[in-house]
Amino acid sequence: MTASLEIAAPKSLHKGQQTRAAILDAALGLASHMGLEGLSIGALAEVTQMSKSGVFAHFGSREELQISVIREYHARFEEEVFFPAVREARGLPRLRALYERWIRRVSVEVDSGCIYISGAVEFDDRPGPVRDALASMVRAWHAALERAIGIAVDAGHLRRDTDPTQMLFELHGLILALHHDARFLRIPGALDRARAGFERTLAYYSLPQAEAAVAAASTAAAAPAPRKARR
Amino acid sequence: MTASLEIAAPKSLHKGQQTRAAILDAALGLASHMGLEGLSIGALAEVTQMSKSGVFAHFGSREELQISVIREYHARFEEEVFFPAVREARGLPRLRALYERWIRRVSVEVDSGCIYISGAVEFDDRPGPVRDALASMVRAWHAALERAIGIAVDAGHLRRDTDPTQMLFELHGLILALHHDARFLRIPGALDRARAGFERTLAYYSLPQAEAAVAAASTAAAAPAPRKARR
DNA sequence: TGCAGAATAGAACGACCGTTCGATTTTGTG
DNA sequence: CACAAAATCGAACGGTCGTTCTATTCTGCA
Repeated sequence: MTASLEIAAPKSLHKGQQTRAAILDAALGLASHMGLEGLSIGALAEVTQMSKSGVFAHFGSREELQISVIREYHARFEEEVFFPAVREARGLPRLRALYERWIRRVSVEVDSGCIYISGAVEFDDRPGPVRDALASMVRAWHAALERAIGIAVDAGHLRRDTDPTQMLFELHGLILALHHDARFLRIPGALDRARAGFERTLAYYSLPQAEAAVAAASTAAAAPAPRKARR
Repeated sequence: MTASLEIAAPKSLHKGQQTRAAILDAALGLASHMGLEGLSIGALAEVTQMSKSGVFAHFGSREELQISVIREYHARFEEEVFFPAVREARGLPRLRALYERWIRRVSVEVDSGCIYISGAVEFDDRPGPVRDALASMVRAWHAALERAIGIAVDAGHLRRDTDPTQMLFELHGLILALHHDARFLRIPGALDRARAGFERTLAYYSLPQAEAAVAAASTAAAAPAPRKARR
């Protein structure tokens, strides 16, 4: 009762900043379930045990609240996925760490449907500052990943002719498929499918170049060509 | 002015069914832009130049309207993607046709963000009949694709040890990445990326089994192993 | 042609939304 | 301790939503 065994909110934060952080935390949980569009100030007030106007005052508009949520999500994403992974050795180990942490974040974490993913769908057709904020952060994350792929190529861990943008496209697809199957269809094995897809993609992009070219040519012809041994 | 050069609505349909179809058509366009949750009866009334209650009477509830939209979307999807493609020769040609029509549907078609994709995100966390309808139709489509992959394996167009479910997972990922990059990020080359990803996936799954195993092993070890020529 | 029944309109409802504003409480500090 | 400033509340507003009900118009068939 006497000693300060509180949650230890930094002394330097004034009351306002503290509650703002608490609201934002609740907002993140709410938005990851209902989407950024489903996030309402009324519901947020109920969760935080405050009045609507009390909540509102911290952000000035719903739009600003949404953007704040996006920024907060981005910060946590960096903290959980990017920063730890980028400490791994350059090349394949780092790429592996990035991907593994990414899929864990998307699937395992209880609270969180990925706001990047749901936001992308919600703001498909809705220009404005919210969409801009979302897009810029998604782009930043993709750029970071693409850089990691490029480094792996330079390090000789992947085929020289690897197109990092293309490989990123494919890895991102695996993440999206994981999110879809695990969260919407509730398919249990989705996480392992995402891992297997990663390994398979990696296998291809580290194939000796000659063999890969042959393989590509064999399908590009679109011909059945059933059971001929090749080369 | 005299001759009946109308849009030629089938005579057998009573007036009610005709307007219902017109409403549904407008609803589909609206839902593909705003999402199933963004679909409002008021907006629909405005587009169709009817009263809210007039629109409402045709469906009885918003939920029923949403389900009707899903069913209509499913029917069109079958008509545009599935039925034409399934007439192609069994195996690889059919699989190619299915995939090509799928990506065209997702990206090129002006009106339509894919309701399967946006709906999956919107109803992640929202149990009920709408989600059930959506999920059952997505599952049906995926099952059809998986069947097509299985046939391609049996026909000897793909490696014998191909796991159709896994391959479907990966192809679906490419579609989702296409939707994301083209519709949200507005990246121009996304369609070609999806095609390239398809070819690359096909290339892998039609690789002679021995080489594929070697390639998989070479990455599974997670070792750098930079420039060794490999068997 | 007339008439039952279907189709549509119009107004009203309660609920929730984001937002505004003035009053009140709480906070940090001189 | 006092007092200015910051934080929070409570009530109200205009708006949109899905839905209901009653009245009116239209349609197709005897």
